[in-house]
Amino acid sequence: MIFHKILINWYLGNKRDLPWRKTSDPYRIWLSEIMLQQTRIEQGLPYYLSFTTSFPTVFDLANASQDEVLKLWQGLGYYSRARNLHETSKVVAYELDGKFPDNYKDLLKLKGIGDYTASAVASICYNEAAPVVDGNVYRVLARYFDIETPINSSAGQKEFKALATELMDKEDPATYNQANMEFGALQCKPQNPLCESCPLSNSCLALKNNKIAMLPVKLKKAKVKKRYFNYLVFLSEENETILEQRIGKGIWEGLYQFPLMESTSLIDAEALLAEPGLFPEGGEYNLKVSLYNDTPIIHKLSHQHIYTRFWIVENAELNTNTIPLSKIQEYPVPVLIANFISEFELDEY
DNA sequence: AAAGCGGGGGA
DNA sequence: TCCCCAGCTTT
Repeated sequence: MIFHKILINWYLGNKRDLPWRKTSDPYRIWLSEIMLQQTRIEQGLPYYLSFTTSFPTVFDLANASQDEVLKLWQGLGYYSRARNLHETSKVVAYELDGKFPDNYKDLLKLKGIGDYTASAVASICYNEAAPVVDGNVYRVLARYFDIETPINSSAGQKEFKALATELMDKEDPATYNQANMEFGALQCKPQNPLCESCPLSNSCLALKNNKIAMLPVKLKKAKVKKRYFNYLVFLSEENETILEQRIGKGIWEGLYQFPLMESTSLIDAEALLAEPGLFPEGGEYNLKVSLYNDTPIIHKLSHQHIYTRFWIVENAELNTNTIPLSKIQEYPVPVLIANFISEFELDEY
């Protein structure tokens, strides 16, 4: 039997029941594909449900504010996805009359849509013969054909894309693409793949050559960087604090946080107070600065570890960016900040 | 070609 | 710990 026939046959008998598999609405397919980039289905699913509830159509999403979109995205990570999602929703709603492009080439022009997502939407919604090559497909093909080309090299991307194009079922691209991914996720798993029950085991070259655990090959990534964050949690007598929006190119762009002083190592209160511009000048302020957590909270991300200490600043007279403490939950914040807010006991101050 | 970007789950 | 997850954008 042909490769794609086996995959599709397996898929029809093993696929999970997922909400985006009950529709071919390009808005919902696009939404699901963006959310699932570098994200496990179990993690993305609740976000998909809340987004489709809050924003049933692309117009609802386009008419929302960025803060609303980021708040709903909070915790899912890679926030540029949310910003691009919002921007693209406006293009589709206002410039394209609410209609998504109906082909790979035009989908690719939209912000946040790359090769994978354009192929996924084009094939699933419009049955275009565009092969998807995600992490699952890389693994399935690398193993089945015993290919050692690193999947995250440009040569590898080209090679696997070409191979996927050859293998695709041109009659049913939508089912083939999803079958390939689902097969990688459930059967040809990264660890402990289910080779004993695999419908492709007879012809799998990695299994034959005893190289299942070695494939796919991936170039190793840069080392994790350490950073030191000092957050200033201002508390005024009017029960207000300060939140600032992160601007610029770095991590958490667009999200809110307490005023931040980043240092090159752990610092004490003396060094913090000596920092120019951090606190109001003049002696009329009777500031009380206390360290909330002596042991830094280590917020671990893929590419950096953030050693974080929170400083409580009482008796502050606040001028800019002040918000009532009661409204703090309304702002989109990094998980690091959200965790602090939920455990912080205001009563002690 | 390489780096930057989140957070969570599994081994 | 390390690796991976329905990747994309910028440098």
